[in-house]
Amino acid sequence: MGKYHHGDVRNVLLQQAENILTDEGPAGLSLRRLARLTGVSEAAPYRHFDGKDGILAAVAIAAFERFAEQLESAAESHPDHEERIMALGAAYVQFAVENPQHFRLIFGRERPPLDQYPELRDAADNAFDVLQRAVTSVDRKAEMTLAEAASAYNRALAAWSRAHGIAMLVIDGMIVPPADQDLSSFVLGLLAEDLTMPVNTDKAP
Amino acid sequence: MGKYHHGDVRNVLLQQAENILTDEGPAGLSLRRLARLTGVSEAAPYRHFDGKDGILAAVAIAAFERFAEQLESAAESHPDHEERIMALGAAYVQFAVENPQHFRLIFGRERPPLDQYPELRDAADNAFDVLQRAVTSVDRKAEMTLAEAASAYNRALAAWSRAHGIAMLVIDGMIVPPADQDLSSFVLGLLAEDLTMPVNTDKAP
DNA sequence: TGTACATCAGTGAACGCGCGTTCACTGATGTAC
DNA sequence: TGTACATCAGTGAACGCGCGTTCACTGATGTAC
Repeated sequence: MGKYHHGDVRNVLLQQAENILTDEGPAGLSLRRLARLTGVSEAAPYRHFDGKDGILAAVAIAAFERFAEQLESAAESHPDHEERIMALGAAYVQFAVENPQHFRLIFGRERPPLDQYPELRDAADNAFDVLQRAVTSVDRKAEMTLAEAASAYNRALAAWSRAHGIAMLVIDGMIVPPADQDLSSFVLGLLAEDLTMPVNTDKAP
Repeated sequence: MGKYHHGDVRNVLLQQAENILTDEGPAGLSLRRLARLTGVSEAAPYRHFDGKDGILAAVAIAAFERFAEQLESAAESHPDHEERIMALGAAYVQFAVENPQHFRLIFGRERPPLDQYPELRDAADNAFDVLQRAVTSVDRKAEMTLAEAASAYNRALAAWSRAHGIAMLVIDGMIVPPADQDLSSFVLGLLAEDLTMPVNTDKAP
């Protein structure tokens, strides 16, 4: 078992970076620690990554991809437009709750600048495209007027904001989802609340 | 002009901390830098604050107070319940946009633990109470059934989440508010979007 | 097939940095009598 | 009013830390002939 060229160092580094991220979040991810944990010299990671941001970018790209996949699959399984929006929101929040640190990395300030990592930008764009396509693409014919397109866009923003807000507040512990209900139905309920209706109405579905 | 006991060091430190926070965010706020910038020895801040977290807590408390004030005043100026919710949301986002770093400090991971700083906890609770009171207090008679109270609570959560999501996405640059519209009406539009309605409908007020 | 050589992946040591915090100290202020 | 003394707010130096990055190096691998 030669220690040189075992060929897998890059992957092991990435995997170990995932572990640190999951355990302690983006702030705990230092290059030296990563190298130490991987059992490799402190200079070794520089053979495989463009410094610290390079590793962060690689991890963030993977996170974006997983995020996009989960959104996509939620969208795919709901042909009905309205149901799809709701399912997307639920999937969005679920990803955040299951991977709070990845979610933080993706949206937080430790994320390397998009304009320095084209692949990262692509991964991010792709995830948001999934969102926007699913929200704005009405299932019927197509061909919207300009006003309709604008409205659809606003709707995508609104849906996104809601899911994002719930996700953030939940992973920050500001909102504690009720224990006697599963997360997804709690989220669906919040997403569907219509603020333009009077408050003390019985909610009929 | 004696340099000893000029009596104002605590305030100057706080003000300078505000400046650093505003310019560079919570991450840029180091004790040594703060001391240097204040023109005082590096040990001096320890006379006035309980270490780094102590200063962060003090700054966060002030931020929470200002936040609560602005929410309160938005709520006060709208007796109508629905308008009040909307105005609150707009004020919420406006605070975030005008004070992105304070907003980040308040909600981010640099905020000292609430259970170690009772005054910080109080400040936070107070801000959220303003929100919740404004959203759940229906202007008429009072006396809700349990179901109604639960519904009102969900409504507060929903309103809060939406505002928070918009705020976060805007200050992170993920959503860019249109330049030809003022921020508040943009936000109001997003808050009012009803996801349970079909997408290509003309929006009548 | 054997050999010379280029390339590649890893090493270990060191660079310089800024950080939070502590320490013994000193000078100024306030107070009791 | 004057003086002895306690307290308080600030100093300057040092502690130990972990960090990102660079450097000259070395051993292993792959390749051309």
